[in-house]
Amino acid sequence: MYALVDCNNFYASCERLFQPKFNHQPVVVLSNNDGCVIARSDEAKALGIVMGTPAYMSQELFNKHNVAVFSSNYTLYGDMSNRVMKTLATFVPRLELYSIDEAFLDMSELTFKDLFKLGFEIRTVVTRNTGIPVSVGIAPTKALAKMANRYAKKKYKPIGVFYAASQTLIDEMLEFTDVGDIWGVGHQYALLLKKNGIHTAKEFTNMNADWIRTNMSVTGLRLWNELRGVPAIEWEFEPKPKQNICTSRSFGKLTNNYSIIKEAVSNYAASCAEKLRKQSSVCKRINVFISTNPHKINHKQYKHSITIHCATATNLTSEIISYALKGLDIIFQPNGYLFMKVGVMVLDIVPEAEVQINMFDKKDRTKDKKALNAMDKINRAYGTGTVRMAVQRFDKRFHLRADHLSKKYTTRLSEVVNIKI
DNA sequence: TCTGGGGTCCTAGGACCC
DNA sequence: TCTGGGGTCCTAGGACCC
Repeated sequence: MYALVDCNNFYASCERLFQPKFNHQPVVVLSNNDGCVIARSDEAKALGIVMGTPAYMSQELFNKHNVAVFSSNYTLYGDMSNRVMKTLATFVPRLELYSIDEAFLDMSELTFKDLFKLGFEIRTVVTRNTGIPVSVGIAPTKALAKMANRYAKKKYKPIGVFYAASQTLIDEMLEFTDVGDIWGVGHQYALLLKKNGIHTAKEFTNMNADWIRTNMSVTGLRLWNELRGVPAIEWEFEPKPKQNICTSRSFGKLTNNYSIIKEAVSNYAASCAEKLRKQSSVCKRINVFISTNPHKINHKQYKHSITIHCATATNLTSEIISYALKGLDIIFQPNGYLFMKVGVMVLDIVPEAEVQINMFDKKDRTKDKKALNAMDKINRAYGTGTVRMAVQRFDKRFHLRADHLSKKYTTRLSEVVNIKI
C-alpha cells in the first residue's frame, strides 16, 4: 500500500501561516518576476483565478475581491517543507520525497493497522506540528494513491483522507475521475483520449493494452497497469543524482544589452557551479541558451543553444563561467532582437571522485577548491551572492521583480515573528 | 550501370511532472 | 509595462565518422 500526502495549496498556506489575518481572504502566490499565478487558496480558486495565468490579466479580479498577493518566497517554502517531511517520516519506515509539497509513504508493512485511521492521524499531527493542512490518499499503487489524494480533496474535503480499500471503492474513484486529471495524462493525451471516446479513468483502464502502447508509449502503458492495481512505478527512496542542473531566469524587462546578458550568464553559471559542488559532482559539458519572447508575435524571434565540452570535468566557478561566456559569445546576436531569457545548463554530471584529468591539463586546482569551499560556506551563511566573482558584478541590472515578498520568518533571525505574552 | 550501414553527437522540440 | 523555473524522458533529422 502507498499513501500520497500532499499539502493543500502549499505556498498559499505557508504565507497564511505567518499572517493569519488572511485566513478568510483569497490568497495567491506569483512566480518569479511576479509573472504568473502559481498557487491559490480555496477562496482564490472559487473566484475563478486560474493556475498559470499572467498576474496582469487577473489584476482586476485581485482588486475587486481584495486578494492578498505574494511574490514567491522559496526560502520560506523550503523550510516549511522540511518540517512537514520530518513529521511524515515519524509515521512510516520509509518515504519518498516526491516534490516540495508531496511525499509517498510506504505503508506495505503497516497493513495490520487501520490505514484509514492512520491517514487521519497523519493529517491531524502534521497540521498540529506545522500548521500546514494536508490531504492523504491511500491505495495499492502510486498512481492510484495520487488519484485517491485528489478524490479526498474533491469528494471528502472535511475529512481529507481517502483509502481505496476495495475494488468497489477504486472503481467508484476511477469512474469519478476525468482522464485529464490522471497523473501522467497532460493536455495533449487528454485530447487524444477524448477524441477516442475515453472520458473517465475507468474507461481508460478498460482500453486495450496495445492501443495504449501504440498511442501513449511505454509511459502510458505503465500508467494503465498502475490504475488496474499493478504497481509499475518504482520506489525512489534515495533521490537519484541529477543528470542535468540548470539555472535560468527571464529578464525583468527585454534587453539586447550584451554586457547585461553576460552578467546574467555569469551569475547563472556560478549558480550551476555551486549546485554541482553541493552534491560533490563535476560536469563534462556546459550548455548556454538564449531566447526572445515568443509571446511577442510582432517581434523578430531568435532562440539558440550551444554545448561546450570541458577540457577536464569541473565544478570550479571561474571555469564554468568562462565556458558559458564562450558559448554565449558564439550564439549571441547583437542586432535586431530583444532577449527575454538566458540560461546555463551543466550536463554529463559525474561524481567528483571519478574525475579523469586531461593529460595536457597541468592546472593545479587545489587552491581554487579551497577558496570556493570558503566562498560556499560564507554564501550559505549570509545569503547567495555575498561573495562572488568579479564578472558577476554587484548591481544586478537584470534583477527580478518581487514586489510582494514576505519575510524569511523561519530562517532569518531578524525576521522571526515576535510574540507578546 | 551500380550510390551502405552503423554509430555518435548536436540541436530542437514535444510530452509530462511539480 | 506585465506570460516561471527546474526537472525527466523520448524522438527526429542533420552532420560527421569509419
